[in-house]
Amino acid sequence: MTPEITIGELAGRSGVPHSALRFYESQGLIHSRRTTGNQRRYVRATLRRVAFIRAAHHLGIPLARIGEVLALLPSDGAPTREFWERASQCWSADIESRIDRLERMRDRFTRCAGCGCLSFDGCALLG
Amino acid sequence: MTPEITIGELAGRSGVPHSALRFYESQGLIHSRRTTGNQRRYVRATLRRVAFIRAAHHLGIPLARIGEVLALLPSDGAPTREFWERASQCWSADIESRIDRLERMRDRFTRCAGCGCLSFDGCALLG
DNA sequence: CTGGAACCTCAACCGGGCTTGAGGTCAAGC
DNA sequence: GCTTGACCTCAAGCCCGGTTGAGGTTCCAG
Repeated sequence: MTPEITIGELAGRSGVPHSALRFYESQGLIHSRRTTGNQRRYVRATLRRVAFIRAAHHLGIPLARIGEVLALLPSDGAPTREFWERASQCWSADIESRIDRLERMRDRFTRCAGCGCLSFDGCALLG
Repeated sequence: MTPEITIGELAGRSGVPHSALRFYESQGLIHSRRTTGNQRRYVRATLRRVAFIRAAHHLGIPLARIGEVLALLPSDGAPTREFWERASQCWSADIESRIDRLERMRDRFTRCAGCGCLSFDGCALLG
């Protein structure tokens, strides 16, 4: 059987502070059962859920969007391989476009560095 | 002669709202003279200063850092070509590193999508 | 000279992603 | 049974880059 874990254990194993975990819960990203004494108990799958949240967040995905996709899982479910793949497809486009945007900026930046134009009409950087 | 401009004109020509301009001023990024009636008057060079601010901000540079480099200019000075070049050298490294970081993430993301691991010990995404 | 647009200040608020603190409760080891 | 540490809630605060609004003043055209 898989025993439940406390918030302290979850924090310790995931490296995410209690406060953040409670915040995630308040935002509906993770869920807990309460003991008779009103303390949180998490199923072990929550560890993977938190891992997923951190990984996605690390990629710059806002918590709200992470919550949207996590909502597609059962509340006690860990992200499966298929799930991760779908999220990946969904978000890799995001990452690509952010890379493109940065690269375009870099190019404009270096181009503009030479011209010193910075006019609101003509400068590509201001678009 | 080059007449001074009001905050309304500055807002209109730069496309930046009054409120943001006043905020920039409060943060020391731009400066104004006051009329006897306490209204702001900007030298025309401020237009370029604002352009510089927006361009740099567009690149993800925080206002505070933009302020640091603008502080090297006389308070009524527009960014010159040399100035822009120095800022460019200073910041293009920033942009490069941000691109690198994103690319590494993208790679990890696609690698991880297949494995579905997401373990705190082994998953590269969680570093 | 007057009306209305443009300007002024100051304070409060927004969203995102939390942290910190006060004040109180629960659970486990001795 | 008692102590101690882990836990609880709720509210407030922080940083960033501003926006919004109230209440008041200035400028300019007619």
